[in-house]
Amino acid sequence: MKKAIATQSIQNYLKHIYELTEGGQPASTTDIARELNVKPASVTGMVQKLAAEKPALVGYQKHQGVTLTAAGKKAALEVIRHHRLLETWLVQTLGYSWDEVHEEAERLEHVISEDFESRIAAALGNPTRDPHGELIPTEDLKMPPDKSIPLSSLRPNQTGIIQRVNAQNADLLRHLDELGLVPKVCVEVVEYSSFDNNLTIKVGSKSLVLGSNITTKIFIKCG
Amino acid sequence: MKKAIATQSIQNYLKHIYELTEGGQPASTTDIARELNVKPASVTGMVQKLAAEKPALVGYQKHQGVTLTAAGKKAALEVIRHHRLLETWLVQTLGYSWDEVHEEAERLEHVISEDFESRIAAALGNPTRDPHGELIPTEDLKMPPDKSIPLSSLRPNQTGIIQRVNAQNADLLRHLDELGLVPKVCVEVVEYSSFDNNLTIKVGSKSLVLGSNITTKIFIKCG
DNA sequence: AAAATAATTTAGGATAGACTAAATTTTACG
DNA sequence: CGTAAAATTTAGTCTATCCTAAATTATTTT
Ligand SMILES: [Mn+2]
Ligand SMILES: [Mn+2]
Ligand SMILES: [Mn+2]
Ligand SMILES: [Mn+2]
Repeated sequence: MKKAIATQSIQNYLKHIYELTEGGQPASTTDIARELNVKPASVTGMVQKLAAEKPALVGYQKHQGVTLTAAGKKAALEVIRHHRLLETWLVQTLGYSWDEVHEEAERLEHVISEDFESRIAAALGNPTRDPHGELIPTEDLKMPPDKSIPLSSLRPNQTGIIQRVNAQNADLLRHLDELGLVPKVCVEVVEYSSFDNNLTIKVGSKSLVLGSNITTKIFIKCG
Repeated sequence: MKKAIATQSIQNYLKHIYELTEGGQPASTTDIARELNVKPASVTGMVQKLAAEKPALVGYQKHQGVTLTAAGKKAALEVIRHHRLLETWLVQTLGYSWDEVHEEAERLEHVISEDFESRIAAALGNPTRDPHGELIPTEDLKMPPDKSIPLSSLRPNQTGIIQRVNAQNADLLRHLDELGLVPKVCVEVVEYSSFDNNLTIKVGSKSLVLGSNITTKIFIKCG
């Protein structure tokens, strides 16, 4: 058992690099900077430090972007597991709504113990998804596979159910909640406009027109 | 409403200064240093900074020790309220034992929101004491009065019930738990030794001999 | 009241993390 | 392919917090 001394700042870097590299491509300095609300220059400095750690937490070549090493990925999944378990638990035991949990979990994720983590996981029945439908990394820090695809990629007549909503913005989340666009809900695409990428969908008895700012954040499991 | 930018370090200073000054006397630089596991020189620097804040968080005169201002006391009670509510809640909802909660609460106390605070307070039914029997500051940040006195100040034939145990050391707390020395338990002093300040007490059917390291940490409400 | 002891302060560094401005490298495209 | 734009890196600062060693001030004892 290794005891890593990842600071909160490092944990945040790793978490965001994980998310930026999920698609396979390395993360650019600029992208990381935007995610973390710091300047690109700061990212370069930190990334060079992470690459110099033993074991290295990121792979880094000048101008080639950043990837996670196995050690970095594990550390990232640890933080993500904390975050998503915390969100789930805030909703289920303290009555938070899905738009209120992100901020709180963002601070708590860095300070809870492994003991706390396993106690809430057990108390919740080892959930596999958080309140937004996002997958919770397993106890042994593997991310389960997810086959959902963005709503924006569906075309008229395609149907599916909402698997997850990849958003943290509270206003957006409240808006989606009001529209009934939450996990497990069935949707059917009835119209697509190639000009603005708007989709018209049917949810229950309602018909909604959604822009791509929304449709790229809703992920669908097709039946 | 003022938004203070108290860092975790500052919050810890204020919390410990609060505890050191509860008796009315100012806290010495050395005492604060011992409590916080930093060097006296570091305390001087921080204390001068806290005294220079607007509004000042501490009163400070060279060689005269440190006191809390109204603003500093409020900030300290805020942290203490967080700590004790968290401990209570860890015990009651996650099955922690009283010797396991301190460390966890120590980290969480600095990062929970006011919203989180009031949610757990409500969920617990606005408790007035934590698992160690310590008073929880009220929502408006007043510390309720407590009339308990240390067990060490009792003499043979005096009786009372344990009100609170002022200790964080996990080993000691486990030991006390095994001896049945927990809040609400009745005790009777049967013997006092002026040589070593040992007290012999009766708890239920058992007789125990306790040194002053223990008896000064157990506080009794006399009947 | 002086000397011994204890408490306190100052000065000078260290580390972590972020910033700005300037320099450099890569990529994009006319 | 050569320049303009974009991305990246470097260099030099800054703030917060802690440290050690040395100097100073207060308190306690004789
Ligand atoms: Mn964990
Ligand atoms: Mn989530
Ligand atoms: Mn509070
Ligand atoms: Mn307590």
